[in-house]
Amino acid sequence: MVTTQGAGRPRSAQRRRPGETAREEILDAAAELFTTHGYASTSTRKIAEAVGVRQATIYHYFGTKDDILEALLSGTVSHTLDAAFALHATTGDPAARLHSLAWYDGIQLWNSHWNIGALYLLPELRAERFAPFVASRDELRQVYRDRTADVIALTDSDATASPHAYQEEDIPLRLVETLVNMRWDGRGEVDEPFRTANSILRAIGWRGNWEILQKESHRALCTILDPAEIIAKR
Amino acid sequence: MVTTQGAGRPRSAQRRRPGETAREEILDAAAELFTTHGYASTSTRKIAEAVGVRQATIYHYFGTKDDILEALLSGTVSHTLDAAFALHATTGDPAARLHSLAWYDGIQLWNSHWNIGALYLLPELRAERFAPFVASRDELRQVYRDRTADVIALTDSDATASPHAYQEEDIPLRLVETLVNMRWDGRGEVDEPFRTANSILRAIGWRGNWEILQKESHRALCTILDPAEIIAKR
DNA sequence: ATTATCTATAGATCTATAGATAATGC
DNA sequence: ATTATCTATAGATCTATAGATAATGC
Repeated sequence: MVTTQGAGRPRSAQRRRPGETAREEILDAAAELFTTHGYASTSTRKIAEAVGVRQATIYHYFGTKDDILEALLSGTVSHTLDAAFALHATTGDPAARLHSLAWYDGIQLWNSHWNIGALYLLPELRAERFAPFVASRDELRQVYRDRTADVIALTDSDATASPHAYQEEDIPLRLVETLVNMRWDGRGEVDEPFRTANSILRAIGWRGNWEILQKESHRALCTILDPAEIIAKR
Repeated sequence: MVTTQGAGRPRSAQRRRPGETAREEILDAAAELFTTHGYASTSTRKIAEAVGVRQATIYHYFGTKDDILEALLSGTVSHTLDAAFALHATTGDPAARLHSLAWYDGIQLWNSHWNIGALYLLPELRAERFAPFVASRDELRQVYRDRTADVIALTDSDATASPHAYQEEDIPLRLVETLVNMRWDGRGEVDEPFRTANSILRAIGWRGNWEILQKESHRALCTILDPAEIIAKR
C-alpha cells in the first residue's frame, strides 16, 4: 500500500535501507546490528524493525539467524583470496606483491559499510557450519606467509639478519587484522590501509626504494579495483 | 548436605571449579562460557550449572549479568598499567623497557586461564558503564606510544630512517593485541609473548645486541613476576 | 542472627512456523 | 499462479525477585 515494487503484498512501512533487494536490506541491517550491539543480542525482531518489515518476513529469506551471519561472512574472505591470486599476477616484485595484498585486504576491512571483521572472533564461529569460513581464513594466512617469505629471502641475506626470520612470516597478516581493532575504537586515518601496508614492509626488514614500491603496488591494485576506491593513494 | 564449608545452606552439588570463594568460582565459569560460547549467549542458568549452584544463587554475588563481565574486565588492564610503571623503573635502556612491557602484557593475554582478551571487541563494552575500562585501555596505548617513541628516537637517526616513524608508534601494542587472535585459533608457541616482544623491537627498526636486550628485559620482568610464570624465557 | 544457599515464579523476551492477504504477471 | 508480505501464536527460553531453608557462629 505504501511502497509498491514488483509482485507481493506491499510493505506496511517505507524502505529505509541501502540494498537493491529485500535480502540485501536485511543483510545491511544485520551487519549494523551485529557489529554495534552484538550477534546474540540482536533479535530477528530488531533486524526486521531496522529494515521496516515484520519479524516473520526475515524467514522468507533466511532459514535461521545463523544463515544471516553466514551470508555476511562468506564472500568476505573468499573475495580477498581471489584478489590475492589476481594481484600476484600483476607484479613481479615480491615486495610490491605483499604490499598490494595487504593494501587491498586492508581496504576491505577498513571501508566495508560495517566493521564485519569484528565478527571474526565470535565464539559462534566455532560451530561446524562455519568451518568453511575458518578454513578460507587459514588459506589466506598461508598466502601471506608465502608472500612474506619471498620478501624476506631477498632482504635477510644482508648483515641485519636476526635469528627470528621464520616467525616474522606471521607479522603482516597480524598487522592487517588490527585494522579491525583500530576501527572499533575509532582510531586511524582514511589512508590507514596504505599506512599499514607500508608498516608491514618496514616491519619485516625490507629496505628499498619506497617510491618505486608504492607506484608498482598502486598499479597492481588499480587493475582489480576501481581507482576511486583506493581512498588515499599518497 | 553434600558439601559443607562455613555458614549457609549447603550446596546441592559438589564444588567443581577453581576458586577459593563462590564469587571466584562464578567468575571462572563465566570467563569460560563468555569466551567459548559468547557473552549474550551465556545465560545465568548456564553459569550456575557450570559452578554447581542454582541460577538464583548467582544474584547473591552479582546484581546483574553485566556486573559479572565488568568484574572480569576491570583489573585486567589496570593491572597491566601498574606493571607498566613498575617495569619502567627497573631498567634504563629504552629498548629493554619496551621489550619487558610487551613481554609482560603478552604473558597476561597468553597465559590467563581463559582468553579474556577476546572480550575486548564486545559491542556491549560501548555502554556507559564500561567507559572506565575503555579509558584505561587508552591510557595503556599512550604508554606504549611513549615507550616506542623513546626507542625510535635512538634508532631512526641512522641512514635507514623512513618517512613513517610517527605512525610506527602504534605498531607495538597492535602486535601484542594479536596474541588474542592467535590464541583464539590455537596458533602460536608457549613462548609466543617473548617472540612477539622480539618481533616488536625488530618491527620498529631497532638494531642492537639481542643478548644484552633480552637479559635486561628478563631481569626487569623477574622483579615483578614470579620467574616460574615466565614460561619460556628464550 | 547471619549467611549461603534453595524453590518457585512473574513478566519479558525470542525463534520459528502456520496460514492469511494483497500485490503482480501469465 | 506466484510472490512478498502480513497476522497470530506455540513453545522455549531468560533475567531478576520474593521468600523459604539449612547451615554456622555469637
